[in-house]
Amino acid sequence: MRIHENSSAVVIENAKDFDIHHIFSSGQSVRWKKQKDNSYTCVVKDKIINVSQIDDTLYLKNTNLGDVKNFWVHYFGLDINYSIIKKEILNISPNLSHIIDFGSGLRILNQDEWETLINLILSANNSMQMLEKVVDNLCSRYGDYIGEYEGEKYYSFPTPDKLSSLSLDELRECKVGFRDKYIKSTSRVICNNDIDLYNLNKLDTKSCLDNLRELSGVGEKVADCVAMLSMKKYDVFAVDVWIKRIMEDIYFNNESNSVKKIRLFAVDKFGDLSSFVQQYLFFFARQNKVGKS
DNA sequence: ATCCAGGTGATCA
DNA sequence: TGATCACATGGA
Repeated sequence: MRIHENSSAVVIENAKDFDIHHIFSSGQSVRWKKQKDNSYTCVVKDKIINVSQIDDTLYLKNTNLGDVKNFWVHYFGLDINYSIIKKEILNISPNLSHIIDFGSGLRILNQDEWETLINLILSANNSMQMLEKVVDNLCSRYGDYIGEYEGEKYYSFPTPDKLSSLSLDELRECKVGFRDKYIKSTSRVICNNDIDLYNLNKLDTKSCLDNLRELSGVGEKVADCVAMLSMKKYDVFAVDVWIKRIMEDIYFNNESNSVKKIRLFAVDKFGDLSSFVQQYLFFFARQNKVGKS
């Protein structure tokens, strides 16, 4: 992997096991917006960034060499060797080869804890397209205006302070639905620092998950996803409707099993690779509508 | 019209 | 512990 800068972009060459179309349609984030030219634009923290890809070469626009090396490489998970991860997964379960090939360019991003937490609370019993709209509503109404890029206005994700100051009605107007009270309660707790969200990554996985589950609107699945997507806890295996279906299909001869049992089975089987396996499975299951007619 | 969407919390046995 | 239900909202 080689990084350099030209007149219009920072260029990352030889980015293996990396496909922006896989990554940004994998449900990890609903904030990356696909552009007419097949690039993607997003606000991360308070920066607007645009990414495009040709073969193994990435082009990062509206940034600079220093930020790429200090931040974006890590954000995109480019500091992890996925060819080793894939190999180890296949050693454990060779029958996953077509699943891994299908989502071969997937990576787990390193996203902000707070934004990830609220996104996942909002995802409960919700559709991805609704989630995207709700998050857009929150950002454009209650985030900070960051600037304009290619004719679009971009906003940051609202702070804990901001969200906790909103009334339930104001939240409902953003179409959060019955999750209004979850958002209100959780943002209060984070504001008060009753749970030190930005230091949970320092705890072991179990304590980390236990802390997250204290929060309103955070159950087993949401806690797993937050830990995996923003705290580098990869020995967790989040089971949602898609994962349940495809796991039963692959490992349980299509017999119905409890979410708890599937989760334990996977973590026991895949250990520190659990979250990577989960990403490949989810991507495959959803793209191919596994278990649906 | 009815069901479902990257579930959670409350209630009851 | 384990099963059942309500919960906003909008698309299919």
